[in-house]
Parts: sequence; structure tokens; C-alpha cells
Amino acid sequence: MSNEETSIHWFRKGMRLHDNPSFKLAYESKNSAGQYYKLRPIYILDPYFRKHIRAGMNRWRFLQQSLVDLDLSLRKLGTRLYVVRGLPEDVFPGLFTKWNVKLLTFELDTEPYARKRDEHVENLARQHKVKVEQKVSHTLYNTELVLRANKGSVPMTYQKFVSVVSSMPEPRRPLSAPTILPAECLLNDDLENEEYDVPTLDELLTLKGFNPEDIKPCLYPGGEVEALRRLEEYMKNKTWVCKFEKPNTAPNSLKPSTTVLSPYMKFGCLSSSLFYYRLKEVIGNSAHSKPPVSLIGQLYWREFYYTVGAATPNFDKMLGNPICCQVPWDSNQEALEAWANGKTGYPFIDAIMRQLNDEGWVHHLARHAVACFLTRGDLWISWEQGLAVFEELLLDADWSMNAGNWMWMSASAFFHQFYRVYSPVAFGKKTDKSGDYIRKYVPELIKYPDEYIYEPWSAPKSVQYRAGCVIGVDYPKRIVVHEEVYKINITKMSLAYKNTKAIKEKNVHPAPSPEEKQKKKRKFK
DNA sequence: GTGCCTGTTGTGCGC
DNA sequence: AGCGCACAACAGGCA
Repeated sequence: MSNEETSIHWFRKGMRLHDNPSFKLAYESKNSAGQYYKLRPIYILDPYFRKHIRAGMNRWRFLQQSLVDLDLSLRKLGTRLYVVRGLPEDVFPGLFTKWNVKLLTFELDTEPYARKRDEHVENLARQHKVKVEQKVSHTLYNTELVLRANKGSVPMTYQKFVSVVSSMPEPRRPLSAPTILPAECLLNDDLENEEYDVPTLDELLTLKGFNPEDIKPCLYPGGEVEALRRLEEYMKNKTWVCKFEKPNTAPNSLKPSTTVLSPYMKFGCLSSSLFYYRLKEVIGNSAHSKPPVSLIGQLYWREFYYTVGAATPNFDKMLGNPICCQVPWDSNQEALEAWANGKTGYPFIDAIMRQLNDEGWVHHLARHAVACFLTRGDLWISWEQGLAVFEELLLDADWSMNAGNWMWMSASAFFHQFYRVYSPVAFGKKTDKSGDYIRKYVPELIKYPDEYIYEPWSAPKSVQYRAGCVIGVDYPKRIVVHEEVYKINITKMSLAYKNTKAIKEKNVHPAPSPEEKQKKKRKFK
């Protein structure tokens, strides 16, 4: 084992070689004598089954594929990915000593869990006299600088966010992936040491408590190579890019109507900066759609939620979250499970949840429909419970956007027009009148005539028999009557808004004096 | 404080 | 097809 001075680049998100400034530091840095450090690119994998890590099989597979891809690309450069088993706080002290580490680099992560972890690791590094370098490269903008540009306050609306960043310098340009590494930074040690190999999918799934045989076909393979291929596939179609308007894309097409680049963005297989500048390049001087509905607008939504998420305490919870409406949600395990497993008896809702379970991705508007149904629309179940299910099932489950969007969809923050309720029957019909999407994911209903496919409970018994699917026997009866519950829920939301407002006023202002109370009463008369 | 405007993605109806 | 409107009426931002 060589005892030469080493730099570690720690991959977590940012699973790519292109546009990776902290990785670049690891292979380009030299010690005071002007010698390159020996490079050890690592990924730390928790080898235990932990129930609190809410990731389903599909996302573990995506991660495993991304690791294989990263290892392959690194090997082409003469190094490899060293997968280290353990928890970061447990493994770093040993690595620092064993490898004679002088420099540790990684991409900055703004999530609370990651911050705590990284602080801990920074302390360990300090104790071992290891220099730590972090770079902002997951987001287009440094979230702290956005806050500073807004005089230290959090932009609470998308438009406000856009106006703040438009006053800031353009995002940094993406770096190219290295085609060659400095020969002096390359190590011959451990290149074939199996101890550091990427686990096979079967190994990983078994480790995480799953039966590998249960996994569904892979529609969106992980990794940087696939991310770049997918990006370029969409960038080829200039007209489509220029005309893209998110609200006009269908939630229930049989093939995705949007790019499905979100999983690659979540893991950092694709750089936000590269995506941004490729869009600018493709658009050029042509007429094009604008934020919030355009593709660049979609990148801004990500930045918006990252910024608010980084600056708001308890952003992923209702309690203790200053921006979140306080709503007395019901707990209803049975209804929650029916929703999560696609058995609510509303075919459109069930189709979406089954697609999510099987494929790990559903369209943004489909997420709206099922989220509204779970929370303020129908079941009156907490958005935090929905967030947990999404976190498990979505390939692109991303802490800031998951919490931000759940607050949006439940009208708990950002979006406040709670009286606008999605109909679990009407919404899907707009883009799929004949219900082909439902037939694909809810095959029980495959023989239902178009006129009953969205509301099979209203089909006459004779039609149900003829279609080979009797409601209440072969497919569930609907668990709520939407046209009754949504009206009740609107009044409950209205009350929750009034109560939340009252609590906020009580906290901000001192209690009103008796005279002031009288004044207020008079005003309301 | 007050009033006005705006807000990526509602529904159902009528023209 | 696409628009305007009623439905009942929210918060944030700004003048």
C-alpha cells in the first residue's frame, strides 16, 4: 500500500464527471511541494437495512445503475469508484489514516440531514488535519446568495424568486468532463480490490430487505451516460423545446409527455447548469415559451424550492413550519393504504398510483391529482403521509421539491386557492377521453366502455358483468363520494386558514388591549 | 393600513 | 376549440 498523500472526492448526489467542480479540485490539487495528490473517488454505502431510509426498489436500482456507470467512466480515466461500506461518520477516520488523506472534496448539499452529516464529517476531517473543500454545483444558484440578493428574506412566490435571480449574475457555466486525468494523481492500489466494488443489484436489494424477484421492468436506467443521452434526445427537437408549456402536457399519455430528466437531476447524473445552457443554446434567438411554464421555468421551480427549503425550519413537516397552514388532518390508515396501492375505486387516481408503484415516475399533473385527492380534496389525510409514500416510490424523490410541492398541492403553502379542487373524474378526461391510460394501469377495467371508464360504479350491473368486472367484487367501490366530501373539505380548509391566521397574528403582535378588541368588534358589525 | 393585481396546471356551463 | 363567467373568495407583493 502506497503511503503517498491522497485526496478523496466523496460522491453523494452529483453522480457525474461533467460539470463537477469539487471532483475537479480533487484531481487537480497539489500539496505544498507541488505534487499531485493520489485520487480516491468514493461512494459511501450504508450496508444495513434501515427502515427510516424511505426508498423503494426502483430507486435503489437507479442508484446502483448510477454507481456502475460512474465506476465505468472513472475506470476509463485510469481510476475507479471505491465503494465504502458503512456510515460516513464511522468510515472517514479509518480512511483518513489508512490512505494518508490531505484533502476531502464534495458537492455542497443544502438538505438538513446532509448538513448535519457534513458538519460531522468536517469536524472529523479537522481532527485528522484533512482540508475540506465544498462547491455549489447541484443548483444553478447558491441558495445563500439568493437570500442575500433578497435582503436576507425568503422569496415566497415563484415570481418573486424569478425577479430576485434576474438581478443576480448568470449561473456559472458547466465544466466539461475530464478526458484525461493527470498521470501523477492515478493510483495502482486497489484497482481490482473487490472490497470496494459496486454491489450487484441483487446484493443491494437483498441488503435493503427486498426480494429481487419482485422488481418491475426498468424504464429509466440510472447513470450519467443515460442522462446525457436523454438530454440530447430532447434537445434535438427545437420546436418542441421552444413551445414547451408544462400545463399543456398530458398527465395521462401512454408515453411520458415530458422529459423524465427529473430522476437524473435528483441524483445529479445531469448538471442543472448543463441543462440550462443547452436549453439557451437550442432556443437561440427563436420565439419561445417563458417561465413559469417553459423548460427553463421548470429549472427555476427546482431552484425556488431548494431556496425556500434551505431557509425554512421544519420544511418537510406541518408542525413548527412557519410557512405551513396548520390543518387538523385525519389519520386513516385504511384510506391511506387504499390510496398508496391504487385501490380507491377512482380509476384515474388508481392508475396514477399503480404507475408510480411500478415505474417510479408519474407526470407532474398526475401528482397534483392524487395529492389533492389524498389531502384537501377527498381523503383529508396529511400531506406528510403522501410525502412519505412519494419519497419511497419516486425515482426523482427530492427533499426540497417533494415537501414544497406537497405543501403547494394541499394548499398548505405557496398555493392558496383551496376552493379549486381537482375532480378525480373530470380532470383526466380532458386529455384522455377514452381512458386508455386507465386501461393500461387498471387492467381490471379493460373491457369497460368509454362512457363508464372514469366512473365504473355508475355502470349498470349488466355492463359490469359483460365487462367481466363487478364493482365491489373485482374492483373496489369508491372509498368516498367526491361530489359530497370536497365541499365539506373546502369549508374545513377555510376554517384551518382562519385559525392559522389567528395564530400567526397572536405570535407577531402583542395581544390587543380591551379597547382595541372593542374596535375590532365594531368593525365586524 | 388599504385596495388592487396576480397567481404554471379547477369545474362546469354557455356562447 | 377556446373564451368568459360564476362558483365563493385564498395569500403575497406592491403602490
